[in-house]
Amino acid sequence: MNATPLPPRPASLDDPLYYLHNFRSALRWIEACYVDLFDDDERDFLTRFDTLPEPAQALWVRMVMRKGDTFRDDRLGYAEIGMPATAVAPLIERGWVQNDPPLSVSALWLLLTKAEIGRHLNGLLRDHGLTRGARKADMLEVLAEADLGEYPLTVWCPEIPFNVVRMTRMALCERLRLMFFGNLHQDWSEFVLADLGVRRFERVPLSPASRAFQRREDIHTYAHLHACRERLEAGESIADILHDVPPADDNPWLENRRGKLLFLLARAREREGELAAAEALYAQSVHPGARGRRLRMLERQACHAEALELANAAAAAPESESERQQLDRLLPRLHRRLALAPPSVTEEPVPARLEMTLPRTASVERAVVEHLSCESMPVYYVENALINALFGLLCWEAVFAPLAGAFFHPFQRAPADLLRPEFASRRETLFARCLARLEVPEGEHGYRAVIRRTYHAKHGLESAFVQWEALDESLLEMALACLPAAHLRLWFERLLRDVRANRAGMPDLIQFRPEQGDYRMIEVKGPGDRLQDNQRRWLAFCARHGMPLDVCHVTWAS
DNA sequence: ACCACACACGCAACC
DNA sequence: GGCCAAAATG
DNA sequence: GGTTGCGTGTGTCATTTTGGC
Ligand SMILES: [Mn+2]
Ligand SMILES: [Mn+2]
Repeated sequence: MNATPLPPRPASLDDPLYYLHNFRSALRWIEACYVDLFDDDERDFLTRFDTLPEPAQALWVRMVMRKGDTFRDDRLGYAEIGMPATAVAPLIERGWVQNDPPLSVSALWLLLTKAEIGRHLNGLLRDHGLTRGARKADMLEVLAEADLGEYPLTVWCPEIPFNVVRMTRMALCERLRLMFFGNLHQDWSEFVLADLGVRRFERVPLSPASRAFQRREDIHTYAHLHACRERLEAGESIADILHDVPPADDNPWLENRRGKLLFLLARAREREGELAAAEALYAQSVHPGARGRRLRMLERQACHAEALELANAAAAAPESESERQQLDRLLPRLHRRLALAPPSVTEEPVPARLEMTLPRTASVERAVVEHLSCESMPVYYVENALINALFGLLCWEAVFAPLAGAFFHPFQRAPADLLRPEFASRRETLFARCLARLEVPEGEHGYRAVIRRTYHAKHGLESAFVQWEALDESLLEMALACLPAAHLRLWFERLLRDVRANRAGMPDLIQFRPEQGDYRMIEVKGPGDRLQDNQRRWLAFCARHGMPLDVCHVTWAS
């Protein structure tokens, strides 16, 4: 057993084989993390990849990073690799690449240009009543109907002057990517992007023990759920997909992902008008909002008594404030339908209202900034960016603390459990220590100094809480001068109570009065716009704690 | 941080 | 040849 | 007139190359 490798870092772009070095360092890291979970196929691939000639390795990585699994060799010309036919030979010998694979018409249509189709498949077109003038996509539509089967390119068009190859280890490669990133939306281009400085990441200490998956079956469950989602997106029938949805999982992370899939399937049924089927699916989903949708399904099916029973149960233990708001609207409707006395509903505060008429511009928010901003009372268009960033800066170490399972690759802008309910509790003492600095206004351990220091030390590093483009130094200084520490504490504690729900909904604008040392927030509403649920929650919160917030209604000057 | 949120906008239904 | 979207590139 | 639900459009490195129309 070799020593544990260093966590992967992007290779220098000076080397034309930089992508191969990146891939190999990722493979070494995957191996260090997952030896005990590999199956034979993965073990075999990992050990034998290194024994391939370098051009074969490089070509493999080039193909992995390109779209699809099937390529024509005249489009695989890379200066640093040399002759594709030579480079691919060892891969074919191992069976990792198939030479001249059978191609469906649709695969064929992806590989050939329209001109080549006209030149080499004229007979096929004629047999199906098509002419060369037809659009490429229309031709394919007609031919796909005909169910022509799969043949190698050498059978479809023997005269064509190039060769086609197909990777046969795509599923394995996807699995390796999944193990490395813990998700399937990031890919190996992250390395280049990081190296180019397009994205820069905090360097959290990583150890092989902190890996994305702890159990073999979890990797498969993840991949399987993902495949179901792709089938849904591809338009496959819901019933067919449902047949393959796995049962409830004891891993809460995966059960959430399963809940999201069921939620999406339910919504698809809903849009098909199958409300009863949708309701049954929503009932199985643990996704936030599933119960709310289920209630709507019951209401729309006029099952008012049943809906009321479930709504009362929900009101007794709402999953979130957002559900509470939904119930406040639903319950009166149900009571009316059932001829019951109107239910008691939580009272919402009436926000301070501002009206103005402005010359028409592209952005209402910007128009209001122009109108209100002046030297002594500057206005900034910040939405969620300011308060989230102040939180992210004050609590940087807590957010990027290397807890078990939180960080496992070098391209994360947040810990893996950011949106899980236990995010704050797992870091309770860390966050308490960060927030305690709010009690210290001045000095090098005070919150202002810490935020300024972090701003400079971490500037440009990706964080889920900090959008650097939205936070220049003048805005930061205004905020530190005019926002009371007590308000910051209340905002940050609220954010920590439910990151997913509370990181959005903050007002468009903030105006500072440095001479008075105070501020106000302004939510702008153009003609036809209205407050969203999360904005109303923010508004209620501010009203409760005496934080100044106006809603500014704009009409256009004609 | 799971092609997604996080915004504004616009239509239709309802009282 | 111009316009556009998708794919490839570092 | 107001309210409410629900579907929609916009955006993600920047630049070059490719292919369809
Ligand atoms: Mn806004
Ligand atoms: Mn607004």
